[in-house]
Amino acid sequence: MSTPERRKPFPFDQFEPKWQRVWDDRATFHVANPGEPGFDASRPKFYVLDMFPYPSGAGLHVGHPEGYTATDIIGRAKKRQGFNVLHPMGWDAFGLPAEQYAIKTGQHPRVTIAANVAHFKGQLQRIGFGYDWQREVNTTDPGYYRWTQWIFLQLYNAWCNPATGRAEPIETYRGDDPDSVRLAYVSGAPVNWCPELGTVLANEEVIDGRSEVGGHPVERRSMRQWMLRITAFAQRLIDDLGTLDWPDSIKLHQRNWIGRSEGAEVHFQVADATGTITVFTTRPDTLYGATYMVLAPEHRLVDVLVTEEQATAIETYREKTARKSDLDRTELAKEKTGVWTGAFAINPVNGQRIPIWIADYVLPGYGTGAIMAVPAHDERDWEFARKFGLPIREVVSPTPTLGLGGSGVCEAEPLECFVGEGYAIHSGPLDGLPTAEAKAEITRRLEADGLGRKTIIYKLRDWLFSRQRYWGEPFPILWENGKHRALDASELPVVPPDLEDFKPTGTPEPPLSKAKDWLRYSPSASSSSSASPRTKEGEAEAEADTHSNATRESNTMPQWAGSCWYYLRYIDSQNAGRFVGAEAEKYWMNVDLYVGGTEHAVLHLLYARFWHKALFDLGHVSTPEPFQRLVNQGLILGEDGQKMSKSRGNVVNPDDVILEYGADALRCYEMFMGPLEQTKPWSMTGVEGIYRFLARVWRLAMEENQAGEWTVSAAVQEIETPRDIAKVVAATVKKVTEDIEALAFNTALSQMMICCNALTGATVRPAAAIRTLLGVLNPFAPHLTEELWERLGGNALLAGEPWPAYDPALLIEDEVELPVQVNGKLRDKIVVKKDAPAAEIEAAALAAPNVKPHTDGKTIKKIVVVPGRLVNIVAV
RNA sequence: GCCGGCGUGGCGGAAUGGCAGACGCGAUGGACUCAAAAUCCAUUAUCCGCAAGGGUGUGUGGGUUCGAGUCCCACCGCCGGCACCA
Repeated sequence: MSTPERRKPFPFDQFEPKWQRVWDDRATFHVANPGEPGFDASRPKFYVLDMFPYPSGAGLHVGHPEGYTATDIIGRAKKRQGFNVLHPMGWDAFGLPAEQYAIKTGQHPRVTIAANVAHFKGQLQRIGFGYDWQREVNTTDPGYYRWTQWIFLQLYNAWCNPATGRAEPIETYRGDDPDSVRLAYVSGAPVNWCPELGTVLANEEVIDGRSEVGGHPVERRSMRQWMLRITAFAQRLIDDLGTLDWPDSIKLHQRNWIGRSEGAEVHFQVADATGTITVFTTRPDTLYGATYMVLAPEHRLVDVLVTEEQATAIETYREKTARKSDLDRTELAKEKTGVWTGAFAINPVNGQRIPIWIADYVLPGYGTGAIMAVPAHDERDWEFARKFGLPIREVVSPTPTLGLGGSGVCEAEPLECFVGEGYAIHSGPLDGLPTAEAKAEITRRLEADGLGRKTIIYKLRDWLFSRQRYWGEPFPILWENGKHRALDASELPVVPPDLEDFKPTGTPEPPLSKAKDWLRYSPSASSSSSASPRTKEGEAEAEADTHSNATRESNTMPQWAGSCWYYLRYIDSQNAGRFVGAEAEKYWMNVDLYVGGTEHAVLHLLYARFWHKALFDLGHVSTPEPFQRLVNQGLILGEDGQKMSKSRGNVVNPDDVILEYGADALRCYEMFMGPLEQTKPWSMTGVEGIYRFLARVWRLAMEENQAGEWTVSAAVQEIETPRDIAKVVAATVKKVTEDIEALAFNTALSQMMICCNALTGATVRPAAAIRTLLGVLNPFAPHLTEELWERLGGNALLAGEPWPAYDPALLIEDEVELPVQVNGKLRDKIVVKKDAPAAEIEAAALAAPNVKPHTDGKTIKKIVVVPGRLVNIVAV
């Protein structure tokens, strides 16, 4: 049995779809570009951007509408405040999750994505978001990824000139191996291979040795892969964070990820042989304390150095290391392991012979893959030295006096490891110098003697940019005789073959390699729509002959490729001749406000900055950074305070909320829960609270007649607003306007509740006051306010009406109530004229009935009068 | 271990160094109703008190200040991130 339909306190189910249709039909939120009809150059621009969703099969969850409602409120308010507002939406639809969903459902990703996009779009439209749908983008449209491929070509055909620190066309490179400097290049270095996902992954996609998607183990493996030279931009990516209005936590995260370290390279001569080992250290001042060296097991010199006696032990250890996953290798609190190579090096500053070890606590990918070990002043080296009985030599003293006069002779071994800064001891010419000076001095000396130099290194690695999956952008690259070359821009887009079996092969061989016909490149067939002008029939044939052995790159781009530049495509989404029109780009960039989750801190948000900088250097965009202001919405937890998940059964589906309470209630509740950036739990009774508020607003203006029809209430009259109501309304306009600017939507709503409560209490309700309240409530509850606006006689859409103004004079009281404290404790309140002199206020305060008992028999030492705030009497 | 962030009623939360607990939820009482739902009104930090009023109170302990939830120091707890980065 189904329960009878419960009567709705206001007919949101009727008017919400109605207004959504009106906004759609009239393209209310479409905004024109410069040069287009309807463009108003007199208005300032505002570009407000959401992180576009991944159209997964699960549909929207309540986390999406949180950020989306915030930007929608800003966008709607700014539009009414006289801005040209760009507020677009689109679909990030390439990549692993889409492909996995397709595999699960047994349908082609193209089909599932189309269905999911339609589903998502319907859901977003039912929430009433004011997007400019004419600018909708989908990263899997050929008309979109054509330009993703084009940008890849720009990177391929560019290098970062060390002289200028800028990306430049590869033509300006004067060396003899351009392939060694391109921003997009091929590398055979070890990569993160995830057997379960059947693809390699970027460092940013690997967390604790497992894949970010799915949490599968990741191993290291040498494979030929495409890389993007993001490291060339490391310093600028750090420096320019200073110009951005981003949360400190995200800036810090990016800074730590890039991981700049200042120090020195030091060259150690190998004893009894030729060759040097270069180490990186941030503490060159401890060089005299280096008592052994450690190479990463993978270090290429290990084979050269190892002595016959140690060869077996070394080989065994190296094999063991190779078998370890990243997970095992970085495991917590693990005991140090290592093996001596049998070889020695010479400490360049004191000539000491120090043994060379290998150990897996030295990582091949950081610094030079080799360290000088200073056990007295480094925790790891300390631990290692203790375990293997290696000498420990103290060369830094925490206090300046302790070590003074210390000779170069090694003293007794210290009792504990000291990693802090102090004063050099047992360090020859450095003795007595504070750490900072000792660093500078030893570096100067090393440089003078050609034994080393000052160096800055970064943790950031180049971006592993290829994947062995089907559902991604193909590379605009051909292979010929073992060499790669770029396709011409005129041959884009490179459309992937329509594979029946698009599953990963489970081997490093990408699925696209199964498409034999597609792989074989023939220029005439490649460029369907936009064949280059010079390609005539005969020439095409000739070329086909020339390149008969050319094959296409069969890897695809990672899911981050499309999202690296989508904010640019929105600006000019239909442009068939350029990735974004220059004039439009100049007008709309930068993004004024970008709202999204923190999960992309060192993924999308770093990658997009990198691409943008490259495009900026090459003259394709006009600003060095894409996103001026970034705000992270907080996570919404389930009603039980736990993260929402299917297994916990605490997932809230926005569709259900809309069905029962309406879109306006969903929007307002998500904003009323608490500060936007905070993590907060869902509460269904909280939704009901907001729903009741919206019903009260409805009943301010409407009443139900005998027939059960809603008509404008008789209490609503076109009269002049009484002063007390006018005051509340003015205060509400002020607070809501300011709170929207500050993204403090929860307090804006509470002020509107206060305003509504004040109007509910009035027997006669001035129509003008209600209209003003509707005006400021509109961005939050657009359907309800639009409906009431019309019922109260509005002809045009409220969405296009100017933002309400208020008379500041109304907010200035003639008389003010001041709390009176005695020794900081509240005792009474007095009412005084707004601009009463201090003496008068003091007298009134002292005379207040509840003040007297607390001052009697005491000496008044001081009276603090804070005008308009309070009075504090200090009595002892 | 390191780096962030946060600790306020039964709950979500509010508070430019100036009346702690706005607003909402929940709860209690009342009105309306045959009754219920819905709605409206009132109360709602805590202790003493019939009341007026008073004591206590923003994780703990100190400090600065006429005045501290807010600023400073130390500690405790929770959440998030990073983690052998030389």
